[in-house]
This record gives sequence, C-alpha cells and structure tokens, in this order.
Amino acid sequence: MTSQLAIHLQNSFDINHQELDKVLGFFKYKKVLKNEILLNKNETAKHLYFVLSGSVRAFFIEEDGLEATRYIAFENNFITSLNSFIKQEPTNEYLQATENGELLALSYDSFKTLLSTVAIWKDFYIKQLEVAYTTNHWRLESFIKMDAKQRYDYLIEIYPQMIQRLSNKTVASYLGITQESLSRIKVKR
Amino acid sequence: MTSQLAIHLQNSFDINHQELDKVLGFFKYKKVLKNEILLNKNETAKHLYFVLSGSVRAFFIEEDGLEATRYIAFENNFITSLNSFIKQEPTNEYLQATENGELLALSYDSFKTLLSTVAIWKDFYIKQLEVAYTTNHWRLESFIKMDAKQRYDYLIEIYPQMIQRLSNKTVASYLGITQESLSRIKVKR
DNA sequence: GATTTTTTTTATCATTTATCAAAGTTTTAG
DNA sequence: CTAAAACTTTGATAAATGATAAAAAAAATC
Repeated sequence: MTSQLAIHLQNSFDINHQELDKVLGFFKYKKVLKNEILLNKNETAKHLYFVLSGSVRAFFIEEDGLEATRYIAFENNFITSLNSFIKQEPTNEYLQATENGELLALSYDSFKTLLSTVAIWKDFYIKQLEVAYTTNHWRLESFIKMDAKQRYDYLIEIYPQMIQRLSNKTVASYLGITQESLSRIKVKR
Repeated sequence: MTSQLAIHLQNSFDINHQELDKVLGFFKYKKVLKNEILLNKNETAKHLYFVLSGSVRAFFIEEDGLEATRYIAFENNFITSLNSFIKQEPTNEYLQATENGELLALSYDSFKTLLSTVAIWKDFYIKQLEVAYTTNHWRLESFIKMDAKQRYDYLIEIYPQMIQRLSNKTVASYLGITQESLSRIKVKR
C-alpha cells in the first residue's frame, strides 16, 4: 500500500532504500468514505495525509453557513490544515473526503521524528512547502485578477478533473461563488 | 547595517556567531526610492530582499493595465517573487518600493551557497516558507470568505500600518478592488 | 510658492454576483 | 424499488462592484 508513496518520493528525491523504508514505516493506511470528516474546526491537525485514491478537501464554514473550499487534494498529493499542523494549534477549517478513497496518514509526532532523524525529510518538507506556497499563490492571483467566469475557465484549463469529479456545489465553493452563479456561468460558455 | 537582520535572525533561531557572520556577509545593502522597480515581469528574481526600513510590494499588471498587489513587506520582513526565485524562472509579477527605504539583498547564488554550507540556513528557509504560506493562506481565506468591505475592516484590524502608510490606490489593489470602490467603503464605515 | 501631476472623492450608469423561491433532477437510504 | 434528501437549474429581484467622467484635494516638481 505504501509503494505508491514510495514511487512518488523517489520521483522527487534522491532517497536511498534505508531512508525510504524508515519513512514509509511511519505512514498508516486509512480508508475513507465520501463526505467523511477527517478534521473539525477547533481541533488541532494531528496528521498529514497522502492521497492514494479519491480526493480530500479543506474548507471553511462561514457564519451564514456557506462553505468556502480552500484546497482540494487528488491522488498523489498531500493535504492537511498546514497552519494548524505546523504550530499544533486549533484549526479554523475542516478536512473532508470528497470521494471514497484511500489515504496514508503521518502523525505530527512521526513527522517531527522524521525531521530530526532522516536528513532527506527536511528537503521533502521544503518541497512540500514550496508546492503549497505555489498552489496558494496562483489561486490568490486568480482571485485578485479574475472574475468568476474567468476563474472557472482557468480551472477547466488547468484542473479539469476538479469539474469532472466533484459536485457543482464543491466546485462553486472552491471558486468562491454560489452554486446558482456557477450554474449560470456554465450555461454561458 | 546588518545588525538589524542579525537581531531578527537571532530572535527566530538558535544561530551561533560563526554562522551569523557567514550569513550576514552575503547580504548587500541597497537604498531604494519610492516607486523604484526592483524586479520586472519576465525577468528572473535574482535576489531575496530583507526590508530594513520602508516597504516593498509584489504586484501584477493585468491585461487592462490595472494593478493587483499580491504582498507588501514592511520592516523586518523578507520579500521576493518566490516562485521565480525558487525555480529561477521568469516571473509574472513586479517588485517595487512603496516608500523610500533600505534593503539587504541576498543573491540566489549566495542563497544556494548558504543552503549547502550553513546547516541552520535550511531551517531559516523552512521558516520563511511557513510564514509565506501562512500569509498567503489567510489572504486567500479573506478572498474566499469576505466581500470587499469585510476585507477592508479585517485589514484595518490586523494590518493597520498598511492603510496608514500606503496610498489608497495601493491599498485598493491589495484588496482586489478599484480605488473608487475603496473610497466608497471608507465613507460607509 | 506657483504650477503641474497624481490621487481621492463623488456621481451616474452598467455589469456581476448574491439572495430568495420554486421546479426539476439526481443521489441516497431504507 | 421507492421515498426522502440533496443537488442543480431557472427566474425574479436586490446588492455589490466596476467603468467612466468630472471635480476636489493632495503631492510632486520646478
């Protein structure tokens, strides 16, 4: 079950077998059902998840009950509530499986152990932070520069699976608009 | 001139004098004038800047000529076009001094040298990435969850100096709205 | 300190997006 | 398989924001 993660890590790093075995040993397999909540608001993120199959999203719930999705991780991507995980403080967002799927979970303690015992893990963490930063960066850019229709067209272009695999409701919450607006945008294309 | 950076680094890390001297030696002092451009679109970010005084912003210029500000660094913060700096690829944004000020510049080559020769520098870089990520994160959150007025109120609360020290035009471009809209929002308060 | 230039405010009108409501459609659960 | 629940679409209306223009205020330049 960890071979998929092994391949992913080997593709990114010059990691030897000893290191790889040690790293993989810390991950725990976890099966999740669609809509299953992995982390609630005000809890502290205890795990970093690697998505083997399916997808997981991080989202806020606003005062008025509306959802706003910050990030969606598909296969071979990591997800957690990073601010909470880094500082081990309560989060203000939720983590939820958006499809049935399989994950590998790394606990915060294991994460810290890896940081101090496996040299390459620090490089891994840097890479993860860079990717997370880049992802947030282009997403922020899209919000600053584009209107809803432009953001939708952009999403289709660079992340078509998001529209194919997820509900309109989820896509709308990712685009920062209502379901009704998304529905109208789709008609206009 | 580097003592300010020294204090900043010592506050964040358990860094010894040898390491500190080596790190500081790589930074070059630079005086900048308000509105001075430090990096142009399509150029590759060659420097990471530490702001001693004044402020520096990163912004896009849209097709229609409107500006959209991604980030503004005040004293004791670092700024660069990180995606470009990390990958040494052309950037799609500009860096500009928003006030007269003083900077310390670290070249990409020096940055890489530090990464491979000063152990603590890797931890520094991780910290920088974490801060950059966190900054982008709350900013993205504000765009997804809030309308323009809410974003403005939020900015006053957590970043009052931005409104005090920068022009309406710059603040508006940071909030992702037009100057006219900002002007109206201010009246409504 | 007078004069340009830039920035900010105000007004009007157009466009985008939200809100509310209702009717279809699809999915889920028993 | 059927009933209930959830999701999607459509319509009407309201609110937020943008675009354009012009006046007022502030800042920069000589």
